[in-house]
Amino acid sequence: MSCTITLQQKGYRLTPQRMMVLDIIHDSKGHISAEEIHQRVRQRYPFVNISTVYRTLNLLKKLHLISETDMGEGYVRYELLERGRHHHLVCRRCGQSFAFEHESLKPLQARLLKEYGFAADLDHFAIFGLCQRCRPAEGKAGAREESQRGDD
Amino acid sequence: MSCTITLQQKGYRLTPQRMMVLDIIHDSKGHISAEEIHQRVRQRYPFVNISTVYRTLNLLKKLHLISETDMGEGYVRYELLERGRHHHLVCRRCGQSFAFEHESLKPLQARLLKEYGFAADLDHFAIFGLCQRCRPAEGKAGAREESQRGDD
DNA sequence: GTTGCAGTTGCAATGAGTTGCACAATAACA
DNA sequence: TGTTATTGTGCAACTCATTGCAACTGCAAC
Ligand SMILES: [Mn+2]
Ligand SMILES: [Mn+2]
Ligand SMILES: [Zn+2]
Ligand SMILES: [Zn+2]
Repeated sequence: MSCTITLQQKGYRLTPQRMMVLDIIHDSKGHISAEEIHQRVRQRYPFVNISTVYRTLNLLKKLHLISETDMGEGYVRYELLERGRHHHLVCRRCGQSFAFEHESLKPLQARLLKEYGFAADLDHFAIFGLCQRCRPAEGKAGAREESQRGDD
Repeated sequence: MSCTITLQQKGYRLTPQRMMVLDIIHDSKGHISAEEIHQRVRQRYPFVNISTVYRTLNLLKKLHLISETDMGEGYVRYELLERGRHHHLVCRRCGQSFAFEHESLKPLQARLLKEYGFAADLDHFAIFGLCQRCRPAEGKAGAREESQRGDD
């Protein structure tokens, strides 16, 4: 896989721990949490520490091989970037998540570059808001009554 | 101030703790951290707990009276929303932050609404990337050598 | 080979933020 | 006013993630 090559080319060691983390991210279909990665790594080799998993994830993130995204669950999720650029819309009411193409962010990216000379890292966004179904409901409700999830 | 009225109108109590937190956010000029708020609250009344500060901030956030933003410092910062909508570009290399007008995000907001029926909460974004000055530097460097901040 | 050294790991401690729970404060109602 | 229901707070325990440090690894120079 291309990640391992990139890692070595940049002068980082391809340790067993890093290989295991990479394998598991590759095998996982969608977004995966650090805890899930750690558990699967430990099935193969039980002595790998969670801090090593986090350090590996931070390294892969720095190299833009994976994305780190807060989907509003209280912990972050990771995903391979080589699997096509896309982003997500997360409904703050029902919690559902909808993917959308990177295409929709390209005009913004171009504008930030042109107006401010800023090259934005638009790897994998999670944009919060109200989905089509929840939008009418929220407008009506007096915000206090009938709150779906146990907030505040 | 309008925040206190909103709070009461929505049926929330205007407790001394909440008033102190609101006061401090109003008095602070830019973005402020929970820890800073807590310290200033304690100068007035030393028995307020940090969890009450966090709970108040989460409430104000839910009501869209303040924004909560990760500016890449390892903790989040809060800012009054009534002080004009804007966002920030944060350079991942030099750490500098540049404000930009909400105007630049409006086309995206419109597009998400039109294409996906999704009403995005674009309260106060921090978009990471490379600023004008750092952009040339990053392209050249082999990523490993001469890394400014003590990463990985 | 063995010495030197940068890179990496495990472990324990720490930091930021949240949560369960008992109690306090306030509102609602008689 | 007294009684009860609701909301909010303090505290301690907890979760997710990061960090300092000592020990270990792989590699190159001597
Ligand atoms: Mn995704
Ligand atoms: Mn701001
Ligand atoms: Zn929804
Ligand atoms: Zn910069």
